Amino acid sequence: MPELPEVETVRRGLAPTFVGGTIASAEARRPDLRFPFPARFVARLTGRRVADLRRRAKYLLADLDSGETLIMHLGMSGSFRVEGAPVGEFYHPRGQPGTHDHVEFAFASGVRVVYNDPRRFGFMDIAETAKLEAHPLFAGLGVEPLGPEFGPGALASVLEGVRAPLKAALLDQRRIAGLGNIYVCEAMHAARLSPLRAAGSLKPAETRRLAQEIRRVLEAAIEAGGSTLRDHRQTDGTLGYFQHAFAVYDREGAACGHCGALILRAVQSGRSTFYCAACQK
DNA sequence: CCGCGATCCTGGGGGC
DNA sequence: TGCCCCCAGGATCGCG
Repeated sequence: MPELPEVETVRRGLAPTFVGGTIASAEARRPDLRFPFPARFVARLTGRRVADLRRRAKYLLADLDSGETLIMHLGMSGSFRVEGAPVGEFYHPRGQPGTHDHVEFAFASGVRVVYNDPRRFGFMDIAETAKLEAHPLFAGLGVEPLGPEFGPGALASVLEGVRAPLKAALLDQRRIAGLGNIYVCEAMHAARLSPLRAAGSLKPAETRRLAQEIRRVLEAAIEAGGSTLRDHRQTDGTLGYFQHAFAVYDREGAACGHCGALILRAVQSGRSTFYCAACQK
């Protein structure tokens, strides 16, 4: 579920609690999510002050004052919610843990942050902050599409010579990191490029268009609080609303807003691709 | 290098 | 109501 815009939305929602906050206690209610929690997970978090909350691709990174970083990935169905934000002297009462509330952080401020993940494709890890870039999760990650280094040149270089379909290349986190099924479909439609095209066949003008539309679509989605299909919530529980702005995703059979032809659904690498065959060339 | 299918999970929706 | 099958925003792995 969460692609870059959803993760960024979550980061912004958590930042006021995390940044500068101290984790008074932490609880993992099961031994694993997708992977086992790292050794001494709770002990390494307890009492730590959070210096910064960053995002890299679809990962959230909480830098701790211990020199370590808490790495969090939401998988397909992970979400965070913030509870008990202090209002004057009154803190919201602590409720019973809900179904799939797997992790909880209690901050010294009295605010609690709960991680919920029905499918448990998400995971958490802790690693040395200074060595994060060498961590196996990050070593092979591609360019950050909202970063300063991303543009037509960077896009051209990661697509050059690639015979795989454009759709597959854009989903490959080793080339561009952070795009998922929704925003790849939306960006290709906005750039009028067929998902079936060989990735390496784009002409310079097409690469420029695609780079521009990737950035534009992601920024618009962040502005809208992400897309809520089922699970995604902002940390205060409100829904994202970028799904109302989808041009093609999950709109099979509807009319293309650009040319009026019917939007098609195809399957590529086992995943749905939504596109307009009439105007995406 | 490449595409594909299976895999890790739970839950929602549609068809019957 | 209920059951069964298919599908889902991610990501990795092994296969041919």
